[in-house]
Amino acid sequence: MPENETYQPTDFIREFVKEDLASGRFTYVHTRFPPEPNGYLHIGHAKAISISFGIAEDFHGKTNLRFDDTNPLKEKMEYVDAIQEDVRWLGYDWEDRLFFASDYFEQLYEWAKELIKKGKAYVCELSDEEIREYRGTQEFDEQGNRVTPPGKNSPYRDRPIEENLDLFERMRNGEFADGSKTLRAKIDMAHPNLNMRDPVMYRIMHAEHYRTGNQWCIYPMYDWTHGQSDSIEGITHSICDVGFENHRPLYDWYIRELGIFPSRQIEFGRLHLTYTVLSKRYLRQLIEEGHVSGWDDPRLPTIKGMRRRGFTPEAIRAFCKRIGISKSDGIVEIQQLEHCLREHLNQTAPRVMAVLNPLKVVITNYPEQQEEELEAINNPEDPTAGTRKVPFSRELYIERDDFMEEPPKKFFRLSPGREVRLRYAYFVACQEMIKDDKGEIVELRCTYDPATRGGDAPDGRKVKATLHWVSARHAVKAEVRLYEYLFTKEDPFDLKEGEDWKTNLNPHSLTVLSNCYVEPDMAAAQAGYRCQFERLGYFCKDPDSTPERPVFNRTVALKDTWKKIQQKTD
RNA sequence: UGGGGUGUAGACGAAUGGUAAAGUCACCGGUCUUUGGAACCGGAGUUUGAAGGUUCGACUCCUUCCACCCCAGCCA
Repeated sequence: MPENETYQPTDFIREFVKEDLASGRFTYVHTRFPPEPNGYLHIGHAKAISISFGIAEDFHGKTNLRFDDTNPLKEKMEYVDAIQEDVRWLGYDWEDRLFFASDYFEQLYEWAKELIKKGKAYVCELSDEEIREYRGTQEFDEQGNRVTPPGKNSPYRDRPIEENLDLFERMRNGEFADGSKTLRAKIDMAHPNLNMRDPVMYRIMHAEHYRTGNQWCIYPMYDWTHGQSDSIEGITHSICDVGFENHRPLYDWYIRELGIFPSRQIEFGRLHLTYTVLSKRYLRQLIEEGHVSGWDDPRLPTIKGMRRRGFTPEAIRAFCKRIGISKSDGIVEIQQLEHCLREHLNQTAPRVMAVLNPLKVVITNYPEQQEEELEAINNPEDPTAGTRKVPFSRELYIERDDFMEEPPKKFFRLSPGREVRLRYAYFVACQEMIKDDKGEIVELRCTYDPATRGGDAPDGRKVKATLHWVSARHAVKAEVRLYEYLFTKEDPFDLKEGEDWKTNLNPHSLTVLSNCYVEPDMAAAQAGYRCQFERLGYFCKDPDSTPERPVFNRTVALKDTWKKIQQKTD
């Protein structure tokens, strides 16, 4: 990858891979990213993607994209497309290796028959409730605590092989109703790992699959699909989150019984981030209940949302790399993510001046009709970004926060009688404040020093502050959307008795400012354009923009030590 | 309860029996600055979940305990 992610991360998965190569267990490295197309990707997936693609890359191997689409009730082509777009946007390439578990249905069916013939699988007619009962997982002691006695065998467990074969074929042929029968692996009903107590391999579902249509009415379960799919593709290291750790014995069991290529499953701890939720279930709930506008709401940790917010793929990748990989289930502070974002945007985002809460300034000694263009640096971090011309005139807007009638000790900005610099323009001094009936300041009268054009005083005098500004006559009116954390608590599930997690939703997570002014060029910028509004933060043009009314999302604010000082003195 | 996991500063996370236990974020202080940004310099903080044991030497090996997380779908 071309960006400046220079240090080589080392982690236990890479150690395993190294060992496997050294021992000869594998002679190459091939990973996969296996999303189910039933929702959109979020930053947790980005971590998984970064691990699987990253490891393959480190070991000169390949990574497949495979859709794990074994549940026709939940999956859609729309998600397949969106997921591909997101993975690509993140900067990863699976080349021509796009696969679908649903393409393996026939092979899986054949393998199931093999298992039946080996006496390792049987058609069961227990209902779902009965299966649970027989598994022994529904028992409680006198105190109501869960206990887990050994399960007992299904009465259908010892059906003759021929009968199983016949029944299984008829299951496929659609002779039986949904839920009336299953195919189960014959393992051990007393196994301490519940996944090994005769897991269901196939269930009957007369449902249309988004890819196979009505070709099938039996669908394989995840466990009976995943390992074999890995094996078919020659995947060496099947990297997933710890949620699947207790499925590994079953993963291995199926592969061993079938005698097929032995992919190795390795698990890592899933990502948690402060001030947000990171699971499809909760994200969906926020959307369905209207707490956010959709999967691409810029407040969401979805890839779509983050993209709209103005995140760069580089920042997300740098973050994934920096947080490392382990199996502990910690929670990463969101500041870590913000840092990676600022770091990249600082290098790459062109600077622009924009005033979010305008306060009018009239330069009384500047001629009424005069205007001029001043040269501004596009990005002080990147000389190749060049310069631009910014229009200046008698009437300007500055940020309301940059003026205080009675400034506290550490406030360096404008106040009555004080001189400050207007960035790339002139020194100005405040002479007078105009207030309305309510005592609100509506305008400032200032004078400028023509000798300070460009921002330096020939006499060497200094000012303590530099303000951003915009020419009232030239500026373009814009809408700006400010975002704060979605939740008021680091852990949204930090709740009092009986409280719903959504009570921790931050009512101020979105603030819309509709009276903002930006440099004239911003009207023409494309949606998705990222820049820094000087002294404010990084912003990204939203697709809601029209030529008449550009809309900007605040991606992330600049670090603000003044705010910190204020908070401390409060 | 059974099974599977995890515990190293506020957060993430290195250290593979051998120097005062990396690094990043956050925090604190300073330098510099035409962004109170960036950059740069410096600082504080853990004694490695607890208790025992093995060893010249333990985050690392052993024992016991404690805490937390996950699973107990015909979801993935």
